[in-house]
Amino acid sequence: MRVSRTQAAENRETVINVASRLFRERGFDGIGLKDLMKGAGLTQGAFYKQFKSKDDLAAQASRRAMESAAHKWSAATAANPGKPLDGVISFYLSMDHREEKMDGCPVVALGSDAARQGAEVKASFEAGIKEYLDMLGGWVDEDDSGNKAMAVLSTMVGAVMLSRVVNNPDLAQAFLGAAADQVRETVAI
Amino acid sequence: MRVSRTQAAENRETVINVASRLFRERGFDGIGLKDLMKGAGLTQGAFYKQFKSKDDLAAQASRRAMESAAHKWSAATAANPGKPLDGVISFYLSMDHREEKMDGCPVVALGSDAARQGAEVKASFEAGIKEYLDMLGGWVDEDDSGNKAMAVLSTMVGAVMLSRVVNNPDLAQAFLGAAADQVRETVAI
DNA sequence: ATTATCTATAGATCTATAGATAATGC
DNA sequence: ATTATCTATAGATCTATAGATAATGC
Repeated sequence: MRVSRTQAAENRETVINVASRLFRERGFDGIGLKDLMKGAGLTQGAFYKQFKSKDDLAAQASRRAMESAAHKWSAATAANPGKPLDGVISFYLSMDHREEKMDGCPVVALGSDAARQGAEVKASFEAGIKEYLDMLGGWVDEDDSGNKAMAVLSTMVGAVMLSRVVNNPDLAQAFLGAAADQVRETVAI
Repeated sequence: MRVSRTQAAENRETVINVASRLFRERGFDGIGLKDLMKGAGLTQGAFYKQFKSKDDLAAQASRRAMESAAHKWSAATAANPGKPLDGVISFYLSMDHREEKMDGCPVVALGSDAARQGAEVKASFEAGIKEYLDMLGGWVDEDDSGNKAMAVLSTMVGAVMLSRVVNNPDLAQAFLGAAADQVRETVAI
């Protein structure tokens, strides 16, 4: 039953990866440890040798989710070297992103939940948000790039959030489109 | 034990009002029917004569929360007749709002949760969001007021959301301030 | 000898229902 | 007679722990 240290470390990573997706899809309270561990091919009993508590996993999974999201941003940039922001806009402010909670931006998928969590979870989000801001700040050609980056990120996060809480797909699309226009204007100024 | 019809109707309203606050504070999954009913001065057994299910209450409470939030916007406008948006900005994009989940904007407090709920909850949010947009559209002096209103609302929602998921109060304040500047620019154009 | 994982379970909590009670409304 | 609320409970689920097992690591 016991596995090697490297296998145990791999198992831990798998649990964190699975949790980073399932939490985004169902919320921190929307999935139990039993199903989380099953998603990683393990049983619930193995959980507490790897993590201190469910809150502990929430912090680890949030960090992992934000790292994965930031990585997606830089990948989108690399695909569009001249206009880095366009690559990000085209996937972030899309209907696909609206429908893909599990792999989408953690701030949108879990922001309301994260606001009720402890400092560790928030620290994970804060670290990821700073990565977002660093990238955005580099793409804004202006002196006030820090504030512009924050405004742009707010617009993007808010638009996807709003697109998800309305039923009407046309309204959802309108939020994404209006945000894209706004962001392009802000960055190009 | 039985109460009059008007008393029963009042009780129902109280439950909805209490739920609209407690859901915002703790999330739909973060509070049980027992505690919700206790907050209204009733016991859990009385719940199912008033509501079909917890999801049903979630839809009613979401509608009530959005109505209350829209009312707050128009009250803030009335206090600042010349510049309606300034009144809204000064409370919406404030640190007080960041810290007041229970009475704050439902989109920020419950948006991530609402995205996982059924069509009834989303319909409640959609109705409230349209009220927001109607007000904002009236304050934008431009032809493209519909799109501008959506961009402004996205920025405001996103900024408060982001301000809540970071630990650092200075960063939180910076998001709110950057959003306020952005919104003022967009509306004044 | 240590330990990662397993099965099993404690104890709390959750939604929803059942049946009793006592006041309303006809 | 009807019914809004109460107490009580069913049945499921949740987090966390206990003890057994079997493989690793010294």
